[in-house]
Amino acid sequence: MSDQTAPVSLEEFNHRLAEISETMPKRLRQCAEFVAQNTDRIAVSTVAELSIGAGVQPSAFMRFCQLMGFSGFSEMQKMFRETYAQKWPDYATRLENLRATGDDSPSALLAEFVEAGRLSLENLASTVDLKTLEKAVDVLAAAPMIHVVGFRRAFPVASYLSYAFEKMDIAAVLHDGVGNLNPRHAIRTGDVVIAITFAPYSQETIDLAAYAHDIGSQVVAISDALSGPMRKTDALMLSVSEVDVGAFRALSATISLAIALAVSVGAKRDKLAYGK
Amino acid sequence: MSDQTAPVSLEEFNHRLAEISETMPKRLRQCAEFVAQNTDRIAVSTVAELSIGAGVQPSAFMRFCQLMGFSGFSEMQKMFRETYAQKWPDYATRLENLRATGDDSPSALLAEFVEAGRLSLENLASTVDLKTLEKAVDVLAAAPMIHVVGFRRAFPVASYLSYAFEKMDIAAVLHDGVGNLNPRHAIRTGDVVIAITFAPYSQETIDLAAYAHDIGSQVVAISDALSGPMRKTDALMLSVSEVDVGAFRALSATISLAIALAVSVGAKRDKLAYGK
DNA sequence: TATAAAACAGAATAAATATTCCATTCATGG
DNA sequence: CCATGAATGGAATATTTATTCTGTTTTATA
Repeated sequence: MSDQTAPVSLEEFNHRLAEISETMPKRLRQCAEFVAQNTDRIAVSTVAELSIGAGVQPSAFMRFCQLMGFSGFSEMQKMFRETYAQKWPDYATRLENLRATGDDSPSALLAEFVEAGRLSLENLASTVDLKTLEKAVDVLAAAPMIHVVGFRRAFPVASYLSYAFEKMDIAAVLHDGVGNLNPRHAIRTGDVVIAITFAPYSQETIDLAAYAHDIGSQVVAISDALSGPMRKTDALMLSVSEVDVGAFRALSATISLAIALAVSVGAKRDKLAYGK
Repeated sequence: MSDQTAPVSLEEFNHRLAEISETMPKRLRQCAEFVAQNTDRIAVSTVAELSIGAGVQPSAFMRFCQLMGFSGFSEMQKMFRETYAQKWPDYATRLENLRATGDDSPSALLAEFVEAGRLSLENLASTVDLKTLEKAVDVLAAAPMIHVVGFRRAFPVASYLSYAFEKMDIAAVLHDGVGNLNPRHAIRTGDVVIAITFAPYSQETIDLAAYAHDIGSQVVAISDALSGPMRKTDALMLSVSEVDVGAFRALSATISLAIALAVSVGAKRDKLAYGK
């Protein structure tokens, strides 16, 4: 049993887990990994189920609980059940009420988009590729100039990125297609291009990304699938799957990812500047 | 025990509950009401706890479970635990993990924006003024031409609205400020203006809305507060409060509201067209 | 390689929890 | 107002689930 006091929140729990899982013996580390991957199940499972999941004996799982600072499994589960209860406000009910009025009434549609946005965000949180995201931030933070391109439904994302960069005094150009000028000559070797495009992919965006790649510029792509036409450009692919409502999507996840990317770049630049 | 088969989803469960709770004896109705109010707790509670909550004996609660079509409490709880697992695709955990790495790491920022977006959406669902929303839809559906205006951080919203209108073959103009032309002469009496602006309010947007109001056009405003400079224009005010992350916001709620508005207008126009 | 300490699996036990049963109370129709 | 059946409360029981214990295996150390 551990001499430390038991975690009382998910934060503390995760912190503790990260802290000690390094030094755990084999079976207990199995438990730690399984728990880290399936935290959500703890509240509603038995020791037997969890230990099978982790591939260990129930007794091993018990030792794990004790190492984490709890007196046993029950106490640990209690914590998870309590924190779970807080999570549900009456949001679900509100949504029901919005929906209640009819199929294509404004409020029903709003409810759909709100729920789609929420699902997309939750999905984003669990599927985003952190490695690639960090790499993209590094690349962008070092770029002498950032080119942002995205048309049609990707355009709002592109314009918001530009706004964010501008606000943080980061050199960036939004390629907005005004005047049908050929924008590629503005891109110099070493510049970085952020290309945003969703199926059906717009040709201008693909062309610009391909050109950038040809002249040796790095491309960061925000798209709705890992494959797709951006593959060829060796882009750092950030994929987002948005939940559709009919023929439209709310862009919540995409915009969140974009703004997080932009702000991260800003933060990184500050750090580099102070580092010098 | 009921002769009917047991519900296998939350929907079925709720339906059944509504159906039979009318005709239940006193104690069992207490159970029904408590369960309806605390659906979320079932997965993580014991019969004893729930029956105390409902103010009945455990045996009464058992009878309730059987009336609902389950063999007993365990089976009912099983259903809730299973649907819970889907609803909770360890989103909370992932978010924790994202956050765990550090304060301004990309993943931590992303987690912040995702959470901010989620909160904003939930907030939107419970605070939006449905009356005004429906009125706005009516007005826009009848407009010969829709003008969309919004600059700086409102511009992504404005551009997405235009995209949606275009896709639905609805006549709309995006006033994007290119060329610094004075756009007001494009607005005719009877046209409707959608003005999007957040504090600090951009002068161009306010001016355009004021002009539109002067010539007798209706204004629909999407903004972050009910008061603010749009008040004077007699606008239909749709207010959205977004949760900020530092100096930025993810726009999730605003965009969701905007797209719901646009699609509603599209649906309404279809209805009017078929009606004729 | 020998030895001690730690980790482990599996079975045995303890505790918690669900479920049933039955005596009592309450409501309903004659 | 009584008789009958439904509804109820509470305790007894059955079942599930957590926890501990012990002999064995693995691992680290000298």
